[in-house]
Amino acid sequence: MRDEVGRLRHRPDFLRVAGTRQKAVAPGLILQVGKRGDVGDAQPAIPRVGFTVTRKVGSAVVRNRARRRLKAAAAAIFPAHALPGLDYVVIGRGATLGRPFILLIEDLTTAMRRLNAYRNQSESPTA
RNA sequence: CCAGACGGCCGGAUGGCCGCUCUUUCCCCGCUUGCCGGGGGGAGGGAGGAAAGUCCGGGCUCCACGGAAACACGGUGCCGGGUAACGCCCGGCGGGGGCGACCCCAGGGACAGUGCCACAGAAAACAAACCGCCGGCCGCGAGAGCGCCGCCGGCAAGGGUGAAACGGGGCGGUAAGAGCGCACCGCGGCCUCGGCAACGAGGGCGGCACGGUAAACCCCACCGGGAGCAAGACCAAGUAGGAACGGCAGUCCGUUCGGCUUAAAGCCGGGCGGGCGGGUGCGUCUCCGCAUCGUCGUUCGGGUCGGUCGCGCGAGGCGCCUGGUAACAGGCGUCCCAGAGGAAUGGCCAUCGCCCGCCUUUAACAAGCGGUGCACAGAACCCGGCUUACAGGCCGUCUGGCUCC
RNA sequence: GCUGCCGUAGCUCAGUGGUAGAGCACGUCCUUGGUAAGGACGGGGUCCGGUGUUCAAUCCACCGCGGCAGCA
Repeated sequence: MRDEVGRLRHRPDFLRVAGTRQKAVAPGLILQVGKRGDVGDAQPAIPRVGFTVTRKVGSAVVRNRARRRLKAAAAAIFPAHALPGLDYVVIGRGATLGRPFILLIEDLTTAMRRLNAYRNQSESPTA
C-alpha cells in the first residue's frame, strides 16, 4: 500500500505551516506541521511535504545535498506513515549532512511522533 | 639527480538496490476524439573548468528616435595584427627585474591652462644666496695674518637639508669661479639609413635653455541611445463592462420616451431601426467582399499571479589538411551534446585507487586496523573573454647547478 | 538579473595624500573611613587583504574578501 505524498511549492504554504508553531527539533532536522487550509472535503486530502534549507547552512552545493538527503528520508517514510490532511515542512540544519542516514530517518520519525503526526502502518489512512 | 621557468591536460573508477527530470515509443482506461487527460512498461540523454564573481564585449527582445550630430557623463590610451566585438588574444617596441629559461608595466600630452610638492632647508621653481670662496678699500699688527659689532664688487665650486636643488663627474682654465673651453655621458633640434609603424642605428649641430605630479583638475584621440529572458509574446481564468485626456466628427430619415409649452408646431436630451461616412479584424495590397463597433492611442484605476512559447543547430564540438612566427582563418569529414521552475541530474551500499593516523617491524617496503578523509564548487536566455577559488596527478619544451661516461 | 554603500583601538565613530584621533571601556595613582562621581597618567591599531601610482597611501587606482541596503 503506497499512498501519494504531495509537495509544497509556494511561499504562502510555508508561511502558514510555520504560523502554527507546531515544531519539533531533532539533531539532523527540524519538523513543522500544519493542517491543510484549502481542503475540498469530498476527498481526504493527501499529505504534503516541503523542504527548507537556509543560507546559514552553507553554500549552494551544501544546501542542495542537505535537501536531497531530506527528500530521500521523507520518501522512505512519508508514503506509509504520514497523516492525510497535514502539511509537513522539513528544515535542514548544519548537521544534516554529517548525520548517518539511519539516524536521519530516526530523527524524522521521532519528530513526527512528538507532534502526533505519525501514522502506524496498521492503521487505516482513510479513517 | 636537485632547483626552477613556461605551455597544455585530467580533476576519482566499476557494480548493485531504490528514486528524479526530459525526449521518444508501446499498452490500458476515460471522455468534450486530440500532438486531450489519467495509469503502466521499454529505450535513450541528464552540471563545470571555473556552472562562481558580475569586471568587459556581443547575439536576442522591448522602449525611445528625422539619417545623424553635439553637450554632459562613463570608459579606453606605445605600434602592428587577430576577432562579430572587446578593456580580450598574438607578435613587436620602450622601460624595469632575474646568473638564466623567463617574468612584470593604465606605457598619449607637463611650452593650452590651473593646482599641489608636508617636515627639513638659504631657496621647492619667470629664481634666489644661509654658511661660504675670491679681489679691492679701510682698521689692527713688525710680519704671517686677523676683522662678530666694516664698506664695495665678483662667484656658485664646496658644506649642510631633502624624495627631488636650473645637467653628471674628469681635465684645462681662473683672483675665486662659471659649458668659459675640451672629450665622454645625459638632454634638445637637424640630416641620412633600416622598419608598414612604435622605434632603432649612425653622423653632425646646439649650448644647458626644459624639476616632479595627469591612478590631481585637465587637454587630445577613439568608443558608448536606454533597459534587460522577472526582456518580450500568446492563452486561460477573473474584476471592472471604470475614469481622464487626445486624434476624424459624426450626419440624414423613420419611430418612441422625457423636459420646456394650454395644445400644436418648434427646441433640448435619450432609446431603437435603417442609409451614408468612419474605426478595427480577416480574405495577398489600393478596388471589392464579410464580420463587428462608436473606435483607436496614452495615462490612471481594478484584476491575475496559472499555463504555453521565448528555450537551445550554435560566431557549436571533434579529427585531418592548407595558409600564417603566432593569435587565428579557410576547406573537407564527422557528431547532436542538460533544459529545471521551493528549481531534476540523487539516496544508500560494496569493491578498487589515492591520502592521513596507529600497531607489528625494519636499511627500506609490504601486510593489518581505523578514518562522517578524497579539492574548489551546482546550469537558470545564449555566446566570446577577464578575474577569483581549487586536494591530487599527468604530458611536453626550456634554464641553472652537481655527479658520472 | 541590475545597482549602490560600508569595513579605522574591545565597542560607537571622526580623519580623505605628509608622525592616526575622540567618547565609552581597560590599567595605575590621587581624592574618600569605603564606593560612585571627579582629577592625573598610561597601555593598546597588519587603518579588511593583495598589487600598483606617488618622494610619501587610512586616503588615489585596480583585483579580491566580508557585511548591509535598494530596484525588478
